[in-house]
Amino acid sequence: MATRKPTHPGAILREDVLPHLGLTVSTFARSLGVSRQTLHAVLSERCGVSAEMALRLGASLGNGAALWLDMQSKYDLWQAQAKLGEVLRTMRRIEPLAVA
Amino acid sequence: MATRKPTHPGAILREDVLPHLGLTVSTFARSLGVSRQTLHAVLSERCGVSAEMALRLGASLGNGAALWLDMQSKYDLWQAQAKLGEVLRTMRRIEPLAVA
DNA sequence: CAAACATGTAAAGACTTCCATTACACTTCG
DNA sequence: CGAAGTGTAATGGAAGTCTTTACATGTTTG
Repeated sequence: MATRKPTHPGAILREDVLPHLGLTVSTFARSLGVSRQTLHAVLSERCGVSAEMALRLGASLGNGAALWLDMQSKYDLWQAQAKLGEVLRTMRRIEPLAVA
Repeated sequence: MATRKPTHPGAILREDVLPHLGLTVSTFARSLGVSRQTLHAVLSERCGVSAEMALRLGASLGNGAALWLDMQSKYDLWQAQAKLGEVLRTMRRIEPLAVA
């Protein structure tokens, strides 16, 4: 609820993964089977990690696709919450049907 | 890995949530603040649950947005895996740098 | 130096997804 | 009958993911 802004998956790739693996953007893009620009868009946080991209990352890095897509989901939720803002706070909770 | 096709979030809403709460599609749509057709698209599994929609569902049903978005993510991953298919199986794993 | 390679960016176009609005046909219920 | 709900379709807008082509810059190396 009061969590801070989640990290974009691209930041992890850019700051941790690529340096530690000694990979260039170009070679990594080739390895993933996407264009250099597409990967760059993720690294620069201009695009999110799609389901397909998550699968490619998981297959290439060997740590599972869900990890990357879940990071993206948390990021998206945070962004959407900031956008909806008051709308959400105004929404009324639907009452469960009285059981008895 | 060998899991079966995940359930679309719309199916849960359609088959469990709406009946148990005694809600009509129209009133639920009003409660969520979206059009009747937009909700219907989710219920009929023609649209996925977006981050915004997940927030609306969570706020309205009181069970958290992540639940719905995670369901959608699993569904999307499964679909994407079916689509990429051979591409993924052909991808080579990137070797971690030798530490020593 | 010159060639090769990597980078950051931009623009254009294809394609898809999510959403609203309008509209029509059908059913159900008071 | 009239009101309300449902399923469906069409149209249009906004946004996101991706490819290609392209240009300027920087770095490495033969």
